[in-house]
Amino acid sequence: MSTDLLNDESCGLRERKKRETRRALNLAALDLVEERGFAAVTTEEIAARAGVSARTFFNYFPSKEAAVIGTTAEELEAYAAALEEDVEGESPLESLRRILAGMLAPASIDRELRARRRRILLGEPSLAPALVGNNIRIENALTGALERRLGVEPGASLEARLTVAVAIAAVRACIEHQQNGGSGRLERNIDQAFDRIAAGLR
Amino acid sequence: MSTDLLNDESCGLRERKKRETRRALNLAALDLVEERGFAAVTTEEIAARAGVSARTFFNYFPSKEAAVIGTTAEELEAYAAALEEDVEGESPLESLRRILAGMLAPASIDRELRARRRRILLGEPSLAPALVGNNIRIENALTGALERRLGVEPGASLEARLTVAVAIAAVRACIEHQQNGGSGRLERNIDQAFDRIAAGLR
DNA sequence: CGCCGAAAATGCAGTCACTGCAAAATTGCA
DNA sequence: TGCAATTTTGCAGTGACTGCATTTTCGGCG
Repeated sequence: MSTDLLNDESCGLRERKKRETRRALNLAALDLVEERGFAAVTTEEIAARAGVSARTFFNYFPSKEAAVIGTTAEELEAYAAALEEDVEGESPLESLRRILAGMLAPASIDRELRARRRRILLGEPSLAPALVGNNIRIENALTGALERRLGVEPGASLEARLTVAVAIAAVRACIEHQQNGGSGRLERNIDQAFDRIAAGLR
Repeated sequence: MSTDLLNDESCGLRERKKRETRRALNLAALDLVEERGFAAVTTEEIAARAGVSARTFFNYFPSKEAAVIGTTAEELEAYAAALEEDVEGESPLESLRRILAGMLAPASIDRELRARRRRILLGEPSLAPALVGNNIRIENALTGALERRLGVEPGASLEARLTVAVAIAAVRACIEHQQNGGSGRLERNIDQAFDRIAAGLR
């Protein structure tokens, strides 16, 4: 084994190709949904555009919705790791604000992809149930991370799960507010929402 | 149509029968899911047990999940009305605590049915996405009601939606905590959760 | 390089959720 | 009782999703 440093993480060509296929399927799904809308796209078409067979599609994603949403386990782990890290002078809620806002904001590298994703996903009301369903995965990952950060046993106290759930709900509420033509810019509203939560709701 | 009494409830035989059918389908779905589990039940079986054709099933519910969950528009309206009512010395969050806890607690009349529902729905992890999807409906109904209570234009301020979303998230977190074998009784945890939210999270 | 075991891709057949459409049954009302 | 509206139902079709057997591809090893 003289080859280790070739790639970032996945040395094997096999792993890299799987990642590429997964990404290709996700991008194909986004393309097609953008063109025709979620309902008018079939999994066969997504597979075809990604260059794989119809059957292979379901080796990568358990449903059409999942392919469009495309959240990977790696992303979840990354966010969890970010939350687990105890930043100086930052409360759990503040960390969550930073991390969740970062999930929405088009970031350095994937700038245009993130913005595209956000636009397409939020523009499809029929995807809303699947999106909140996907939030369960995020919530579980972040809850585990926060429990580790707080040094409590998994499921021992309500605190970690409550904080994460409320934070995610706050972001969701802001997005919903936005979609209903609500006032204010998204980032600003998220800041306000977290401020209110920190101050205590009535 | 000069209907005045008809649009109420339980007036026309037609309306009453529709309600019975809806209820029969919901109960049949609960029965079968309890017996065999959600995945092993078909919509045809539900329809058969309820005494209607397979096609008619989809005149009442848009999906198998919806039939099992069975939340009716009337229930939503009732909860919304309860929230809209301004109770002396009760903040919006306190009203939400009372109403949402009431949704879970086996109440006077439907005592055993409510408990059954809760047991079956929460015992089926595969229904979790559908359940949180259903929460969107509840959130929208309650948000509208709270906006009316506060006297603001729909969607004008973030406050109403944020409060409702956070309250629902709190209850969900407690349920999730419960299912993961967390400590404490559900009612008590919900009380604690709302207390924390009122005091401000960190 | 060529072979082998493992993993992944594919093809095929089947089940079932869900839909549109048109005919048939049922109900409310004059 | 008869008419019009509403509801039920049957039928045929689409497409998501699954299990299984087969084939292809990949990675390692002599």
